[in-house]
Amino acid sequence: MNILVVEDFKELANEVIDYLSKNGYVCKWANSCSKALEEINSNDFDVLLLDLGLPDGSGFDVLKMVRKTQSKMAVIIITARGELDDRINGLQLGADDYLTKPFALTELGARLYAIIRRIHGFTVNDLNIHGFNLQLQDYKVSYNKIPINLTKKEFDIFQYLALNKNRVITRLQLTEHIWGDILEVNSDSNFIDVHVRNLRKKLDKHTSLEWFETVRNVGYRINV
Amino acid sequence: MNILVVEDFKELANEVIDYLSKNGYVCKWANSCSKALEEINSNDFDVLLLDLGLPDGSGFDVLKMVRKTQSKMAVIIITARGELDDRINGLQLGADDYLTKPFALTELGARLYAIIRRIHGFTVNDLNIHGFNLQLQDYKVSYNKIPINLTKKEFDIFQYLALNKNRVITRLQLTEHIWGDILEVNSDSNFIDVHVRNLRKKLDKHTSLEWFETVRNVGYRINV
DNA sequence: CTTCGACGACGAGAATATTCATAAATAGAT
DNA sequence: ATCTATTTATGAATATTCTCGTCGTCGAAG
Repeated sequence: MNILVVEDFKELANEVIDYLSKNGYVCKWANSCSKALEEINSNDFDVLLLDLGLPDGSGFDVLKMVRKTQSKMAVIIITARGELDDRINGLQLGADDYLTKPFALTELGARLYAIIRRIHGFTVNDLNIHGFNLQLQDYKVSYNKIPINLTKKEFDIFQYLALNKNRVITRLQLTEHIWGDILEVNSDSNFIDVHVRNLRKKLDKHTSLEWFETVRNVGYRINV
Repeated sequence: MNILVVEDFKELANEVIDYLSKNGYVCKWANSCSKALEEINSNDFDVLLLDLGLPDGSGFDVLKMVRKTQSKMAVIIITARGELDDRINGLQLGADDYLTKPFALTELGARLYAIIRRIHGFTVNDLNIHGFNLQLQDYKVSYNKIPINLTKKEFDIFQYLALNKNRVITRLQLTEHIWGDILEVNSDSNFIDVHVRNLRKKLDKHTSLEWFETVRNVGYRINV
């Protein structure tokens, strides 16, 4: 699930992106209208998180543009209290929801979940890639209905690489995302490699894995 | 390290408390001036996180009262942008720092860390309880200089109970705090009990553990 | 084309975490 | 005081995670 976060206040953006990433969303950041439009034109996002007060104009301009072209993208408007006046009340401009600052991250999470479910139907929690089916909610994987027994770490790695398909994911990114607090983990260790190895060994039984690349000096990538 | 969070906006308070708890702070919440003063009079806090716009008055009244009596308590003021006018600029009223909403939780964490270090000197990362010394930063425990080999989970449990000494901590609290996402964990399991048991077995070798109570139907508590 | 060094793959084993079955302890009811 | 139901403690088995040593492979330099 890809999300574009349009917000000029960097700390807030970081906080939001960090939270969403940890919940399995793949995020990009834009800090202005122009950057946002640029991103939207070059990538496919499922959700747009849109702050209204941007340095080079109102987020509404972005929203209008989006609604002209990409109708399936969900838009959540973020606004300071009071900034949302009557004129635009009722979400007539085509936003799916809105949040007033300051908001709790869990609140954002709940809105997102609801919207995604509304748009994509009830089962968004499945991830299908190269014949494998990942049920994100209960950590189950199968290939052609044949269940595969992955450990939690193996599942986490598979899920994260799959969510970020076609992008190289570094070992550091995996560590930060899956293990969280980076300080607890010994960095000059090959535990990621070992988990990847074990994951591959299990997947390999079912099909060829040439799409599961090792990118030397960088990390791992799942191509689709 | 005990913190009182004075903030009437419940979602924000929850978010902050959740974050701080996960970083080893022990938090209480007050949503009004009167509740805050009540808490301050009955408990000892190291830091006061104080929102200014409260339903029954300004947080400044709380601050003034605090400065009359409890001079060693650190105070961080939380305020909406613009709410902090010139009259009170420069922290003349005795606050140690302030943050404007919206703020990033990591920013709050950094300020807290700095303030606590300023007040308590450089080494706040040791916890001493009943003869045991916990070095929080590198997961080491010792009793009379004799090192004790605890696993990470055992250390986490010991630390959390010690930080919350004299309070009963439920299994759910331990699960949420140490394992994080509660959904991943099978709740009808006794894994907490097992970790507690193993922890006790290791501590027990060095001294009597009558202060490490099991509170039937509730959880565990370390008395001091 | 060969050599060298760095990086990743791999196997095996140690350490840790979790599950499970059963025993002991506790509190309430009889 | 005894019984009973529920909660916690315990030992042991199982599963998972992480560490370590070694080997293979890739790519750059000669």
